[in-house]
Amino acid sequence: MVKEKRHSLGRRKIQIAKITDKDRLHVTFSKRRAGLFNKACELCILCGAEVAVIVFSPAGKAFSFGHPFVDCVLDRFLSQSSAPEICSHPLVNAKSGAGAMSECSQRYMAVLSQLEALKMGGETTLDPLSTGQFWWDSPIGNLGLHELEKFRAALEELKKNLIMRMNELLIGSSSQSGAFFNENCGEVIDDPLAFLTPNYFSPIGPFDFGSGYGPF
Amino acid sequence: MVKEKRHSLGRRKIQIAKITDKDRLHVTFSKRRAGLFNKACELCILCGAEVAVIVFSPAGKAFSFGHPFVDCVLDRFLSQSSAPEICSHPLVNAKSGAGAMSECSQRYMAVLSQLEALKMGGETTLDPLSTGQFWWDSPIGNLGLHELEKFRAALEELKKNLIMRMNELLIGSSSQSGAFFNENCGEVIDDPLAFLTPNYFSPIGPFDFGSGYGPF
DNA sequence: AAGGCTATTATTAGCAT
DNA sequence: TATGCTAATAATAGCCT
Repeated sequence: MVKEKRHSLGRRKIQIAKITDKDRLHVTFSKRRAGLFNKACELCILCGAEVAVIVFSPAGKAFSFGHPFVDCVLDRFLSQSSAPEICSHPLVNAKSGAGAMSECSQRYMAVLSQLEALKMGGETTLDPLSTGQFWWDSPIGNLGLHELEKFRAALEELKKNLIMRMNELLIGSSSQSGAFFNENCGEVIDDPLAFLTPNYFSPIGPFDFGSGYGPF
Repeated sequence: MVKEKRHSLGRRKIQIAKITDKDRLHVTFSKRRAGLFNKACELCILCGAEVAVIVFSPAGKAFSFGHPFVDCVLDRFLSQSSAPEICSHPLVNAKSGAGAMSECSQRYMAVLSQLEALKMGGETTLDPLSTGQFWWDSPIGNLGLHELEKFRAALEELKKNLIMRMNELLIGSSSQSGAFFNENCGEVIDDPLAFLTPNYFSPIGPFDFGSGYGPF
């Protein structure tokens, strides 16, 4: 008895894994990207949130959605990361004052903590989302600190480079006015940028990276 | 004859308009934000896309999702939009901190892979949301240690590809900027500087932005 | 290759806890 | 306050045009 399904028509359940067929991949990408943007849009309207969504297709083509504008949201986000003293949101504190950069760190540590916990064999509930806790609240003390240190060093370096680069950009142009260039809906196919299929890739679940539900 | 329906239970149709009730707003924001991130995640996995999502709650709290990392995607995006002639290539751009970044990414992915493998292989009770309805549940089924190796191999492959790709780019790349497609919630930006204005959105009508699907 | 067309699956609104 | 529940709405996979 093979999985003989008679899904004559209509949607079929699929597994969330890399689509190999190129045609299906393209179709799915287009449809889901539209769906994603629509969701983002609804979130903006319903809750008055500011949202920016950037999507790079496997071929390296960029798509973006933003409200009020992509640049606005990005600017705001990046400002928080590079100029924490300006922000008065608890987020900054929670992020150790490194905003965007530490988000990476957060994820890494959150995942690492889960991994370590699993390795230690306990039925753990370190997941930030399920426990409502976050990595800094989790017992990360008992995980490979040496590994963490190494990673931390790498992060610091990257952060430096990032900030440097941002300053470079900000100075170069009075503002990161990407708007000057954002009008080429042409048929330009950028093959050179065709990124190798990111291939398998790692799982990034529906986690809540940003931070918790503080003052909302 | 009001359409008085007895939607006793279950989802009810709602209008996509600003929610006034604070409680409902909060709940909706949280749930939909999670849903949005999940969609973004699935898009990444299914299509191998790189995605960054930034959400500011009405209170100004930032949440973000990104694959491989928020910073990576933002950097790539900003490079393309603001200084295409300088850094058209995502990996070249990362050259300033290539070492750090790739290490970061690699480490992260490696750890993630282990985590996921353990999650799927072992019967450890670490379900992100307890109600196993997550993409890693069915996709690869109950992946065991056997598959773990496969996964690991895939990661190794990625690493190789990355390095190869970098060399490729550094050596002789046709310096061309990737097509940049910007969709702003259906809003057409006539004035390049428009995004500089505080212009908070208000009306937001039809919202049809998914119309232009470039050459993928 | 971008859009319809369903049958299904996935998401989620309002409540309950 | 955040999560569980349940049914109804929304999204969409595979096809077909």
